[in-house]
Amino acid sequence: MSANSRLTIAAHALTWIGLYQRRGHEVATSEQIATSVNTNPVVIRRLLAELRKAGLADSQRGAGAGWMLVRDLAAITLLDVYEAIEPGPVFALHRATPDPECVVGRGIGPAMTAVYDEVEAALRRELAGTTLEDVLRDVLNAA
Amino acid sequence: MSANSRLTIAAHALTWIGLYQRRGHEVATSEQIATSVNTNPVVIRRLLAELRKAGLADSQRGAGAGWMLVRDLAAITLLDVYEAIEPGPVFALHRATPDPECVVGRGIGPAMTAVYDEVEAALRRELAGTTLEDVLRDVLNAA
DNA sequence: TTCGTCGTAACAATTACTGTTACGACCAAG
DNA sequence: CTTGGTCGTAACAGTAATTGTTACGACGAA
Repeated sequence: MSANSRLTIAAHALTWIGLYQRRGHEVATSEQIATSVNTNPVVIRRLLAELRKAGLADSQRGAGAGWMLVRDLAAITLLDVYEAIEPGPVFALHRATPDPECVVGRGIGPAMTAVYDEVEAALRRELAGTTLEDVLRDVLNAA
Repeated sequence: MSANSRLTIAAHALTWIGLYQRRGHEVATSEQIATSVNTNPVVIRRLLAELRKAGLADSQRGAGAGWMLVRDLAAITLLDVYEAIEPGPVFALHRATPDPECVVGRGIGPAMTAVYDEVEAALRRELAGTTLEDVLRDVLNAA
């Protein structure tokens, strides 16, 4: 499975903005966030643009502009972030339709879908149990 | 996330072999399995080779050869299959090390790792709860 | 008007998976 | 011991997603 760091980067960026705002700043620039994440500012802007669509972040333009949180860190769960940036499910069915002449070919799709639905539900329950406030607390404790 | 059909194909192939063997055949060829899955036989051989390494399947060579199960379908869980074919975790940390000068950069890795470990554990619990016997039962009921 | 920042297009590089061809290795059958 | 069917595996192209990078227009506060 292609390991995906998008959720990590998104959580990192939002947590960084949240901490920065608590220290009295209005907005955080993609440049600042990119320095902490160690990547290119465009990567941050692209990711935050998806989070803005989901109502988790917002941006100002012009001089002295940047990014801010729409909700408090305590009101954002990792499931919110996951749903904002992850397009598809973890597991997929066949690319090409299996042989409809075959019993297994006909029945395997529904059978696996039932399992995958439960897996996704379990994954979502776990992500829903952690807020970015929890993440920030762990971050500050680790430092 | 890049949706992955490998688990689907592997479960399909093993279930097909199991059903074929219950109907009195010794071995199943990659050609037969590929027809049911609707793909190329080499794809099946590659995948079954990984399952053989994990002790789930075995092959014979020569004329009249093919693939067979090592254990009964009831003794193989989807977690066994998942572990045999999935190389890495669902979520990854940063590709490049975050800024060690930054509090968030230092602490975000351990914080997210803790969450991801729980997510993986939940995913594994779900997969462990379904055997290929369960899958075959669903397949036959759907038909 | 200027300058800093976002918005976004465009492109290359990387990685993983899939599909396909090809050919050698192996072994039962005759 | 030859034949033919099957696996084992290398090699390559195509597809797709992610990431990193450059570039430039849009915007707005000063």
